[in-house]
Amino acid sequence: MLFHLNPKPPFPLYVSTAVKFLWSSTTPVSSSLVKQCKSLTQAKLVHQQILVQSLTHVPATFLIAAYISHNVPSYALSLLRRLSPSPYGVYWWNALIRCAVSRRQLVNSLHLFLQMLRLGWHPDHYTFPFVLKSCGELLSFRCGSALHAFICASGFDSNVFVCNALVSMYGRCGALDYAHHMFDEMFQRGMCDAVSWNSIVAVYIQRGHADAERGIQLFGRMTEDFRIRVNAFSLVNVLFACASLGMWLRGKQVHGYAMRTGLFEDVFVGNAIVDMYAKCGMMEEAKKVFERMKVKDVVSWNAMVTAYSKIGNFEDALGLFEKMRKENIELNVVTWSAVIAGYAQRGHGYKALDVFRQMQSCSSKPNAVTLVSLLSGCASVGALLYGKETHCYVIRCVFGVDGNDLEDDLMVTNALIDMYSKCKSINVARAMFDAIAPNERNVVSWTVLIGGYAQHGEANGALELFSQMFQQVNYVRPNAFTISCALMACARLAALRFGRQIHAYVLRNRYESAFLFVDNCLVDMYSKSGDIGAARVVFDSMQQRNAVSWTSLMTGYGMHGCGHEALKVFDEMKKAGLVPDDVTFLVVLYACSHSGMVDQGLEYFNGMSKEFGITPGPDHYACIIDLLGRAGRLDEAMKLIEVMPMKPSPVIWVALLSGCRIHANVELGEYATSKLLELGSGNDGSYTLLSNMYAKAGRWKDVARIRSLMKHSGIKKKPGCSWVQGKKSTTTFFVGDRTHPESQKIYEILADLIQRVKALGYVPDTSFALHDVDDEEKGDLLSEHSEKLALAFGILTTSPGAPIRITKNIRVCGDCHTAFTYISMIIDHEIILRDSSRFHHFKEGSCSCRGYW
DNA sequence: TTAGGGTTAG
Repeated sequence: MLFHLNPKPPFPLYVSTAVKFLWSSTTPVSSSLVKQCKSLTQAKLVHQQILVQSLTHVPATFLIAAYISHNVPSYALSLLRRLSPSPYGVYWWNALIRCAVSRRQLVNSLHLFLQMLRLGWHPDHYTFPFVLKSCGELLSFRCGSALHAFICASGFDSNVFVCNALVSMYGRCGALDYAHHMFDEMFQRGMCDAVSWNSIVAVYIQRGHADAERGIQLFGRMTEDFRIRVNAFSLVNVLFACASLGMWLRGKQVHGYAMRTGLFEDVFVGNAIVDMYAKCGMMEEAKKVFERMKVKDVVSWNAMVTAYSKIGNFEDALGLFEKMRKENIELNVVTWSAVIAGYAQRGHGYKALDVFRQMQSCSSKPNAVTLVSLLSGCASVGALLYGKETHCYVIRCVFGVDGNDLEDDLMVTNALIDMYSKCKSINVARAMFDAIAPNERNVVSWTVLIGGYAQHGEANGALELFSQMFQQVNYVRPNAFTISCALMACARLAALRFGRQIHAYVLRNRYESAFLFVDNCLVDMYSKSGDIGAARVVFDSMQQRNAVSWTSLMTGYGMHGCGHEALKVFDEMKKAGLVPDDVTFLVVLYACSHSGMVDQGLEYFNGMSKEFGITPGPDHYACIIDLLGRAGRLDEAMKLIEVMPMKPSPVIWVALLSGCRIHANVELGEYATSKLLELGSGNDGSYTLLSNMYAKAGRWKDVARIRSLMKHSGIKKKPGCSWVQGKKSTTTFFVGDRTHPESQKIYEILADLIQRVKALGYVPDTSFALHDVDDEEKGDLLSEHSEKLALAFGILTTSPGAPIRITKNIRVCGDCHTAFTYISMIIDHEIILRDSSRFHHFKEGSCSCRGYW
């Protein structure tokens, strides 16, 4: 009476489907009948009969087998729990545990093991390797070593299968010493077989870097000193290590060994050799091996396709892809994903989408990798609509499916967050981030959102989130990507203090593996936060530099008006053997423009295509127009616009208008404005420039006309705001701001300063007060501009002699610039002001910009 | 046991 405890079947009766499998309730259920179960339904029907007829052992185990093969282990378990312990039945417990491990239900597999013990079953030498595998995968040294003790107590420590599994478990948990000790013990007891050697070699190899090299050495001892017969597994293992370490010479030796021993014929070995050469960048060798392989499978083809795609040889990757299609070679999800990723990584998001559609029409089922690649394609071209479509697909087909890998789910979610933030839907991205359980967010979830905020003008949000990262109960350590994103946000805000803290964190926590990226971001952060000296120190201490490092430093010098320094860096860069690219030249031209080095700028502009083969783009032209405009060479600027090979974009006309403002060239300025309006790019910035230009020319009626035009067409001037760095925090001021608790003091200091500099010859330039378009905004008096308030607050709170650091979101007002120059004569601080265009260092009555701003 | 994926800088 095995089933009397469970009089009810665990599921409803299947009457309609019983037609083919019907027998009368009097027919005894035999083993052969159970074996005939072809479907889950049939198995359930038999189960019902068993319940009715109270059966014995034999058919029950067949049913268990049927349930396991039909992927419903819970039914199998309910049967198994009711069997009495027997050596024969252990097989089914093992099958259930193995099933859980293969479905990556690792904790569940441990529970099964415990249940088995509790019910009085005795595990055998097949049980332990499965359970040990779970401990290893769970990285649970505690469970693994407890199990080790149990194994010793039950005498299984002399079984080679179990001991090999112990070696792997310890290795997987990172306990290298334990793994090696275990292996040594086996070695001394003469227990080692080829699998033991493979296991210990694999332990070293999987740890990577120097340990992997030791693994390769061990492999050498295994083959040469101990003459252990190597199998395909060993070779694949060691080839993987050679590939990831770039040890192609050793890989070549293994290749030779495989040829001599005939193991090359094994398709796994052949694939691993192809992969090894491909990863070591030896595509010709890889191709030769690939062509020589008698038996190729889809993995062989994919190894080549993905290798070509990865090194950017997309032509050959696509060529092979087409060949696969022509020769009717199975295209699996990896093939499709590789092609989709190839397009996505080259910014061809739409082509990636096209391949995705082809994949669907071939009834190939995409997996997490495919979707992640596809989403990165959508992100790269800002295709929000397609991104949303992919999101729908994800909801329909991926999430909530039983047995789905949670890690994969998270990766897809992260890719979705990234897609939404790159497509400027930062709020959706945020909502998705918030919807992930806090203990499930990984470093990428945090990084993509921080990066999203940093890149879309919400740098404060980025830094807030970065700070939150450290306050979580489930602390996730930021990686080099996260650090770079946070530094980017600091650079945007000129948040020097925060940036310095991050720098200190980087030094304390040794981010060696990604030095270059982080260092470049540090150089950028320091130069954009006004500490060009610190930027130089970081730059000088760098172990390696690339074009970005040099350009970041040059940008810094350019922004600070140190044009000669910038050009010196440019020369050093060339001497160091780095080839300038289009961005480098943009920075050179910018530096010349902001230091009034017109002729040098023109020389570089004219030489860039001749000497370096870089065709000037719209941005280079805009820079040169800006340079000529600042210098008052407006006719030349106009002539250049007329002959430039592309249609002038709005930035070109803004650059020209800006020059017209400085030199009060009303006629040309009006022309530039009309062009801007034609292009539909008339915005608050260009109207303000126009109004300032009229003011400079003394044409007050036109100023009033523009103000009225702006008012009636609903164009509002972007509100100016300035923030000043304090010892502990940053304080922000808007025009006429009186919200600060020390507001009264701030205004008093300001009034006093103005009074004193007036005595030195400062005359307020009222033309700048006319920026204001809203008559209601009475507060926009010259003396209440945000930068002036920030300065007064800085004087109030900064220790004597220390510089005052102010940042403004738009260009500094001309009157403020004059006032600051005078104020710097009477205060004991250097004023470092960053506006949207450049840095101004005010000291002892002069500004570093020398009028070029 | 072999092939594929996500987040960063000028």
